[in-house]
Amino acid sequence: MSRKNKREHTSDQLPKLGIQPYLDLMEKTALQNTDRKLAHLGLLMLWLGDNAIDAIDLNLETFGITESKWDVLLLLTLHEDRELITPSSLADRLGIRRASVTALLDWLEKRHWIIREQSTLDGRKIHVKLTQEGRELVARALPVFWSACSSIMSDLEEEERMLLEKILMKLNRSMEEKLGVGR
Amino acid sequence: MSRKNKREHTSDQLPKLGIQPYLDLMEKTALQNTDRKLAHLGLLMLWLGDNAIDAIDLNLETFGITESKWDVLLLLTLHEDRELITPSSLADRLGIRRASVTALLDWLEKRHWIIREQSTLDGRKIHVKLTQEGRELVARALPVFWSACSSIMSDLEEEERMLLEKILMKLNRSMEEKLGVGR
DNA sequence: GATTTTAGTTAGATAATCTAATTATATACA
DNA sequence: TGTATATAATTAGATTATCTAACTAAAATC
Repeated sequence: MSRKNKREHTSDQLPKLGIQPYLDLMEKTALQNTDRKLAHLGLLMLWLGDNAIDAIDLNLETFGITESKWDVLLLLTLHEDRELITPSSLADRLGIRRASVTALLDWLEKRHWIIREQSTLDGRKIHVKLTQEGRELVARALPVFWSACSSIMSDLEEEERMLLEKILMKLNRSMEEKLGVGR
Repeated sequence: MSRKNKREHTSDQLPKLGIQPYLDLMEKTALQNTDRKLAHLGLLMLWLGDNAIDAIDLNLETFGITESKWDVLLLLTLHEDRELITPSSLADRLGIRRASVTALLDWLEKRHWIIREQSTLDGRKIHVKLTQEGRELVARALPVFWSACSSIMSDLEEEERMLLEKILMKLNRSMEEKLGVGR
């Protein structure tokens, strides 16, 4: 009767450990000058980020698009009528190579959500634009996207939200500086 | 002299918009019942999560491994000597298919960081274990991993840390429930 | 006008995932 | 005891998202 682990002969599921074993491991293996509290927070942030991305992906799936494609569509939407959008500028902003953008655009163009137009001023450049169909897709996806964003964060008390907002904005700023990226 | 946008003829970089245009777009396109404040937080969390993952990946690169492989190695480390680890149980815990685990394990085995041993009790099952070399790799990577985790979160005041810890743990719990996953 | 730079694409590779089919073993049932 | 079913792992073949290196065309430099 002293058996705690019923699973032993019935299934090989790994038990959920929770965070404690991670913290124990950290205690044993982190450098002396690593701040444990901060590392703990960073680990949580990593997990949470993973989960947040999964949750959003799940919602975008409904529209047959992935996060990468959504990023492109969002950039096109936000910069539409403001500046000329080229594959290079997308690559730059997305932090990926031009060749990778070519692949994304091929995919989006095949589905008639974007078009490429050669620049008349500079024959090397391509203007990337949303089509009407593309605009409609974005219009359908946006409400779902926002609601998915908000559902990640539900369950927070009013006070927690205010604090979190301040902290997240600060973190985001410092992280962008470190990585040299930005939105 | 009234030109504000010097870029116009010199480069096609997309300007960094910051968060405001996103919030404006949200105002126009979110459903009525979507809580704007929460969606704003969710968006920040998404960005931050992306950046956090990039930062960690950058550090793991030094060791020639990616996040997926690191996840496997960490699970093997934490469950070593506690329970039998099979490809199935890894798939289950990682939230991916058994076939995907086979591919990850093939890669790790080729580099002699893990071995596969057939179970004597149940011929269908495989025990996955770290090799000595694998354990050494993990031992080298762990200090870097923790310090990367902590560096994501540096710049926070003492008070902010305490608040954030509480909030992140709560969010993580509720998110895991929603997605039905866990560590 | 020749050289260099820039923009975009192509070709070919790797990584991480998937589904469906296959193989071997174990379990259930009749 | 056999046959049918279920489970574990792998294989085969595909897709997506990346990359680097090489290439083409156009523009800029000198």
